[in-house]
Amino acid sequence: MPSDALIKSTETTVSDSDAAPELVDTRVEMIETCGRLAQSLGFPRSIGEIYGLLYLATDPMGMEEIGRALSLSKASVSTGTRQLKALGAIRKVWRREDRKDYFEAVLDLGELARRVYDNIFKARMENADKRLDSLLSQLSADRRALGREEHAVIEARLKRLRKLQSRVKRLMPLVEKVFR
Amino acid sequence: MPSDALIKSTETTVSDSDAAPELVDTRVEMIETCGRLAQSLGFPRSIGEIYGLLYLATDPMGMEEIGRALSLSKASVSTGTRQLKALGAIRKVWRREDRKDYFEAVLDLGELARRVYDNIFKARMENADKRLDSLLSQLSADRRALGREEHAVIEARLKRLRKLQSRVKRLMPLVEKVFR
DNA sequence: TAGTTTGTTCAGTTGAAACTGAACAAGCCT
DNA sequence: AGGCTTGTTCAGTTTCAACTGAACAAACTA
Repeated sequence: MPSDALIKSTETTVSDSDAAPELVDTRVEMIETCGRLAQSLGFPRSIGEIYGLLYLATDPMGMEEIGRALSLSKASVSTGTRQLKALGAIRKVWRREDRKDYFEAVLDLGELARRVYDNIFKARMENADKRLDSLLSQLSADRRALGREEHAVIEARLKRLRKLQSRVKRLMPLVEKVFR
Repeated sequence: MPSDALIKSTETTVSDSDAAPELVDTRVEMIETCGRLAQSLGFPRSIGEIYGLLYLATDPMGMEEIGRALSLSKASVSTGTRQLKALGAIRKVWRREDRKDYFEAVLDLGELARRVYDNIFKARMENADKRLDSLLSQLSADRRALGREEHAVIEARLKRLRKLQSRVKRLMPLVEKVFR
C-alpha cells in the first residue's frame, strides 16, 4: 500500500482497507467549511471539499486517496480536480517513477481570488452589459407594439439600470487593485 | 375580468381566458435575464422573474395576474412575493375599494443592492471570520494528535487564510461607500 | 499479445430544492 | 348562517444538477 504512506499521521486502521482515513478534526472542519463556501459561490460542494482537503495536506495526494478521504467516486474526483485545475486552485504534481497524478493546493490565495473574480464576477458583469444593450435595442424593435406612455416607462427604467451598472463598474477597478 | 384591465396594452386574446397575456419581447427578455441573475445569486429563478416582470410594469400587478404572466401557481407567487418583500425588492400597494394585494417593484436599486450586500456578503464574511477562529482553536485541541511538522504546516496555512481575509475586510468599507 | 494501472466519459440514479394542488383561513357580502 | 374572494400553508410531485458505476482509453509491463 504505497498510497497510504502519503498520509503522515497514519497509524490509522491499517487492517480496514477501504475505510476513509481518520482525519483530524481540524481537517474535517476545514473540509466542511470549504464545501459550504464553494456551494455559496455556486460551485458543487465536493470541489470545495477537495480543495479544503488539499489545502491542509502536507504532501500531494493521489486521486484514489482523495476519493477515500471524502467518500467520493473516482469519477467525481476526476471531474472535481479538473474544475479546480481550470480555476487555478490546485495543480498537478509529478513524481518520478510514478505515473499517477498527484495534486496539491495552490497556496497563493490572492491569485486564486483574482481568478475567481475574473472568471465569475467580471465575466458576469460584462455579460449583464451586453444583455442590457440587447434589451434596449429590443425596446426600439417593440416600439410600435407599445403604447407611448408604456414605452416611456420601460425606457426610463432600463436607463435606471444602466446607471446602477455604471456605478458597479466604477467599483471594479478598486476591487482589482486590492487583489493585485 | 377587471384584472385584465390592469395591463394597458391588452388588445390580446380576450377570448382565450386562461392563456398567459402576450408579453412584449422586451419584457420577456427582461424576465429571463432577471431569472438567470436570481439563480446565479442563489435565489430561485422564479423570484427573479417576478421581479423582472414588475420592474417593467407600468402599474402594480395582482397575484393572479403575475401567475398567469409567468405560468406560476398561486402558491409559488405567494411565496415568491413574500421573499421579494423580505428582501425589500417589491412592495405591496393598496387600492381603495379593493381588498386584493397589488405589488410593484422597488425602483431604488441602490437600496436593493445594499440590502443584498448586507444580507449576503457581509453576513457571510462575518461567518467566515468565526469559522476561522474555530479552526484555529480546533487546531490547538488537535495538537497532540498531529506530528510536530504537520501541526506547523497546518498552522502556517491557516494564518495565510487570515491574511487574505483581512485584505478582503479592508475592501468592504470601500464597497459600502460606493453603494451608499 | 494479454494484463495492469490509472484517468476520463457518459448514461443512469439520487437528493434536495422549487413548484404545485388542494385544503384551509380570513375577511367581506347578502 | 352560507357563499364569495383572496392569500397562505403544506404534503406530494417534479425538476435539475451532482454524483455514481461501468465501459472505455491510454500508457506501461511482462
